[in-house]
This record gives sequence, structure tokens and C-alpha cells, in this order.
Amino acid sequence: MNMYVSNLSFHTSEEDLKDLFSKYGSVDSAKIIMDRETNRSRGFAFVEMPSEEDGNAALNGLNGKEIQGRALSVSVARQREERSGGRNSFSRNRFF
DNA sequence: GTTGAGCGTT
Repeated sequence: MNMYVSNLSFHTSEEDLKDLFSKYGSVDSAKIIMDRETNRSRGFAFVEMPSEEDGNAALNGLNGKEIQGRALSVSVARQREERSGGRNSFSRNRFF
């Protein structure tokens, strides 16, 4: 279960997300996206959970949850890219 | 000590 967490506070850390999501189930990893050039938080993150039912529970439980002054926006993440073996750009069309 | 919609460096 890959989830997209947006509207984060700039003070929120990955551990904060792990702690929040772990209340609804085991969290595989939480990654806050930082600007690659400035290394500053971009205010959104991705959280991966091994269980989808726990993931949905966390999604429903944490979406709109106010943390550190900002209301979290949780949704199912898009597919980032084909993991490996992608040899042409046609693989990007996830609907085919 | 900066900012505020968004889908990530492999």
C-alpha cells in the first residue's frame, strides 16, 4: 500500500508519520520529499504499508488529521515508475 | 530560520 501524504508541516518528520501511521498498522517506510537542490522539505511525503487494509484504515483515519498545525491529506499514491526491466517509455502507460 | 500546490533521487 503506497500512500501519498500532502499538506505536511515543514516541521513534520518521517518519524512523526511513522508514528501516526503505525497506530493503524505496521508501516514499511515513510519518506518525506525534499527538494533535491535546496534540501528543504517540500511538504509532502510517501508512506508505504505492507497491509492494504491497514493502509486504508490509516488513510481514512489520518486524512484530514491536523498535525503540527496542518491538516494531513492522505491518498493512494500514484505509480512512481516501473521498478525495473522497463526498456521503453510505453511501460509508463499504467492503464494499458 | 524564507514557501504552501503538489505525486518521490534510486
